[in-house]
Amino acid sequence: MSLSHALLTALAEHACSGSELAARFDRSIGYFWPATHQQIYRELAVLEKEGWVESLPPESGRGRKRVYRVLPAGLEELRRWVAAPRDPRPIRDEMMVVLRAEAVVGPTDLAASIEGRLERHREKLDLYRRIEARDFAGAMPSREQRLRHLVLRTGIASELLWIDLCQSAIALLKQADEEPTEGAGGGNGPPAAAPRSAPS
Amino acid sequence: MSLSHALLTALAEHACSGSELAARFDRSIGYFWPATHQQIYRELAVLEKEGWVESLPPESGRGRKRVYRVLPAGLEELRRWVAAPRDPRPIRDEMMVVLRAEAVVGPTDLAASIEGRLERHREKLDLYRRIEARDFAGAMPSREQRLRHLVLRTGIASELLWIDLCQSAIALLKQADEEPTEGAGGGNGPPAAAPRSAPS
DNA sequence: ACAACCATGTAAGTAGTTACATGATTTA
DNA sequence: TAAATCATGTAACTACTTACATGGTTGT
Repeated sequence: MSLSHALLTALAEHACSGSELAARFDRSIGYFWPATHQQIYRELAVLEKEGWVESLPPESGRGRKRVYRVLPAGLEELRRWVAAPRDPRPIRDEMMVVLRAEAVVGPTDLAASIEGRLERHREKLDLYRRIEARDFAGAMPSREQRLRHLVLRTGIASELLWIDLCQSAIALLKQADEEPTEGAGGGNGPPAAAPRSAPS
Repeated sequence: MSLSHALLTALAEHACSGSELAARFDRSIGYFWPATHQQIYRELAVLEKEGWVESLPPESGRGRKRVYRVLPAGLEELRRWVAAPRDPRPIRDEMMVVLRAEAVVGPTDLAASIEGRLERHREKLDLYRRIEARDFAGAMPSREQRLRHLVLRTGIASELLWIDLCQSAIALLKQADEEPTEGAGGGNGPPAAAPRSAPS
């Protein structure tokens, strides 16, 4: 499970409390593995039971910051997990399903809803680029810095990919709206080519 | 929820049974929204209760194919869903977490495990390209064909992106292994640059 | 008629989301 | 000292996964 190991990583970078972890996630690892504070508190309890972290408890049992620190066993587990073989997660994106659906029930005003999503991707791209300029502007000496930069660059590339998809989709949908029936020789367009053998 | 609408889409393309849906998912929509047969059967029951599909029941209650067909209300729902506004799903990929973790606890032999993943992405890319050659080789007259091609091309671009990440990561990790300590002026490398203000 | 397989389904568990609760600290 | 906020947590729910079960069909 990734959340637990994302937490171990963050705590290894430096020890902190649950709420601080949640805040750090919101502007760092959370870009690529989001987590709410509820998840984080639950998972911290599990990590502690596993003996991977310890908490320096405050005076009372509740309402006060409880700082967590990684134990040697936790670092060991993290090292094991890093080198373990793993398969890629399949893509699972609504956009892909929506486009297929629109191909069947369209035309609709899908283009408008994609515009919104496009804007969201542009904001994310902008954010990543500002982080890149801030943290990775100069020479990149350390191994750690280079690895973190690679993660960020992949995030940037991913946003560019989705921006490209959104733009292509919008163009395609609008074009189809404007010329609902058309073709070189007129008529109502070729009849969906030859009956293919169940295309993908 | 996407699965229900992916099923509606598939059934709108043409009516079929649960097991046939599962098979079609394995070589089509399932590339971008995977689903097991258990999920599919459960969801079909829900769709039927909603009045979005109907099933032509076989003679006995069990053990025989039960063909599902979309009802007008189902098509209506699908049309509504397509145009509804939606946010992009955040990226959530273990790879990103693993690279951050390796930056903290490394060096490990992460490169070896990434090689495996790289191979998986190459296979997927190859598959998509074969599908593209098979289904989208000639002119692309129909709106439906163009939308489906766009989905596939995005899948291809996505695999290329991950292949690039895997290769960059492997190169970076190996390079760091070979020259664990080095620099223009020697020593054990610059001490992680200046203490920045908590880089991303 | 028996084995192998196919189609449908149940059950239990994991991960993540959303809504709400409570005690402590800070601020007006 | 009351209100607002912070830190920690509980509860209920949804989506997905994994393992298993059962009745029907097909092939030998």
